[in-house]
Amino acid sequence: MYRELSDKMTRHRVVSFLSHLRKNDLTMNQYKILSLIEQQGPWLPNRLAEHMELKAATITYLVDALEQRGLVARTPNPSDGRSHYVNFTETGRQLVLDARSEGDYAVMESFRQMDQDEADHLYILLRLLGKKLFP
Amino acid sequence: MYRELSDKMTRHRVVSFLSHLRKNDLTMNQYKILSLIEQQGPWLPNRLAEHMELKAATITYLVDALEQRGLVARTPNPSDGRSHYVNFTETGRQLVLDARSEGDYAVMESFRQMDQDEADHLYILLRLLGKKLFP
DNA sequence: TATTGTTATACTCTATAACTATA
DNA sequence: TATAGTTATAGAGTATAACAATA
Repeated sequence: MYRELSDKMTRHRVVSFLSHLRKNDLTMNQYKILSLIEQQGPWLPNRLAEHMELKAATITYLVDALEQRGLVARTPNPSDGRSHYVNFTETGRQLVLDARSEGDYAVMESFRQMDQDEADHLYILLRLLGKKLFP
Repeated sequence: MYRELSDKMTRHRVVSFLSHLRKNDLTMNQYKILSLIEQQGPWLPNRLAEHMELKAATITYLVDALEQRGLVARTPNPSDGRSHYVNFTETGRQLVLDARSEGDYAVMESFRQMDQDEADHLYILLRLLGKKLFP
């Protein structure tokens, strides 16, 4: 049943996801903002900063970049005039859905930079995890 | 037998490895150079650039930083006067061995930035991997 | 003439500090 | 007075291009 999950398939998903990001000129954190909106709706910049462990000024920088390209929009926060919600546009929504369908960036991040030594350590860890998950 | 591998233990290794890097003021790629030397002996800058997928100028920058702190040294390449080998000093060797004993940076890289959605994807992937590794 | 590595320079992403507007 | 977000500025890490030395 799970035979089809070959290394080749995994690699293909990773590569096509990366090329999708590159093609659309999105950085990891830009993609992450779109992805968080897709998961949980509009976000306040401060919540994004907290969740992504970045400073508010950095969120401004990232949202500015996304906004200039028409991928997100800022809309007023009715209950606090100092802040605003960050939501994606239809274009932004389509882009993140396309990217997600092409791969998974957690997997990519995990495997992208592995060398042999790291892979060995991960293999050991997977064996240990496997024993826990499938005793 | 594997009961001891609790989340707590894993987290402890990761945290202590990170604080080791911070304490010694080493970036990931500086550590990686030391680690590669520990695995395979002295390296030529061009081979490092290839292997780490960085440009030669960036390797110069990284090696300069390590050299100024006495963690690596450049020694002539007898068979090509244009290049040199990058090897660690005894201090550098001790540092990478200490770091390795405190954690594993592949594991750290994999888990450090995960949010819930990413964790879900990884869980699914681990289930699939588990079926392959422990059928 | 081609290649290795360095230097000079610029760009991206992040942070800190000072500021504006609102609470 | 405190908080949310922006602006200005700086620093770390990367890349590109021009260069020197050697092959």
